[in-house]
Amino acid sequence: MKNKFRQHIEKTTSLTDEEFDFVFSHFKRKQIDKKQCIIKKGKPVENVYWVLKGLMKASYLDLNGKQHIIQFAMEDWWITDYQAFINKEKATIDVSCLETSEVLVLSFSDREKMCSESQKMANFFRIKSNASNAALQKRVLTLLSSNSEERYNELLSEHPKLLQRVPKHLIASYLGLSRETLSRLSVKKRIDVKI
Amino acid sequence: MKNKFRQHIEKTTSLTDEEFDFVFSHFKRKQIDKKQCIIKKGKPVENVYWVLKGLMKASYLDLNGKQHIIQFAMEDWWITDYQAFINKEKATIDVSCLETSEVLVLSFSDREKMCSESQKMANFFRIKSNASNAALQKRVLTLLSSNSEERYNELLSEHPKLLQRVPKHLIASYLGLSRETLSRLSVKKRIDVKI
DNA sequence: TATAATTTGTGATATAGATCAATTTTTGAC
DNA sequence: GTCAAAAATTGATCTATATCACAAATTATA
Repeated sequence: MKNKFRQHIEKTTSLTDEEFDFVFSHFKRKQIDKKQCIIKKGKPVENVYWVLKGLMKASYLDLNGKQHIIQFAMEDWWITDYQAFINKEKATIDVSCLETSEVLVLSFSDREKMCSESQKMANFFRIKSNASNAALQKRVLTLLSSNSEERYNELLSEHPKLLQRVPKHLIASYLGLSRETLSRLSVKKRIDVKI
Repeated sequence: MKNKFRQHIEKTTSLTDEEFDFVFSHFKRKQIDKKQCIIKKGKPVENVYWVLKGLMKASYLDLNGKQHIIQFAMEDWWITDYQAFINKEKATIDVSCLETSEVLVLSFSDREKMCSESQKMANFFRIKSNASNAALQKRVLTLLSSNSEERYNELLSEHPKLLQRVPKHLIASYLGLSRETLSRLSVKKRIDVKI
């Protein structure tokens, strides 16, 4: 496990054994049951989570009681309510578990401490954040410029695994369309393939 | 001008005079004419820009020739094609000037150099990037959960200046709706206010 | 393994917002 | 100040996708 996490970090920044031990000492390992909530709307957001195993979702419940999916997180992904985490505000979204998961937990203060003591880790998080920015910008663009079928196909080709692991109504919610529309798209896809 | 930029940096990270001079030495000042393009689709993206004065837009032209606005940048904002800038890829979007502008230009290599030599600046860019992430996540959420009127009102209350400086069809494009719909919304607003 | 709960599929209908087309207003260039 | 270009408005349609209602299938649980 330690090794898997090290690989994740070293994809971006190479570390000596001592450096990695220093980094790793800031994390706590945690098991989270299916359906369990690790971030609750209105509560403080102490931590950011790295998913070692399992699947989580970040979601927002709007005034009409409709759920919107901001983000999924599978193995190797980070998840939290960034807005709240960074600004020490109360959560505006929920983060919960879709499959029983194992995560590494990092608190805000430990993260800041790590970044101020380690140039490399400051860079690691900067680069991660930059990448996340690029991805979010792309998502905005997709929401602005693509119709439901295009959005579905994009997700299908970029994260086919996700479509298998996540209930379809949550996928629909992530793509910004109704479950009925998504259902019709996936049926259409199956027929398209047969012909 | 130098002072205005220093204030911008020091909102996030305080610097000594020497530190600031070191930082500032990496930037070049540049004047950009209205309608001029500083990033062109298909071309390399060398720089990130900080707007000292003026107004710029980042936009994407889709396959049907429809323009989508990814970002505006007024005074004090940063702008570039992040995806391309970070990954040294060719631009997928255009960045151009809506008003004659003055910007500070920072190249990728100077930015990396600065970050590796200055812990503080690495932190500055990390924090900026985090904030941008939170904002983008909020925009995604708005696109997922709000109708045209709600999106218009949100922009109106958060960036009233923008509505005055930018042609409405570009605002429409930023919000993901047609110029006709936006026009009807603003008319409605005016009537709503009168009553 | 039975029963409940969750998820998915499908037809009928409604609607927000797009598109089309024409006009008016504003802005910019000479 | 005049003329051309760009932007905004307005009405009449059209359409993609939401919503509603119910049925079928799958998955979890007692």
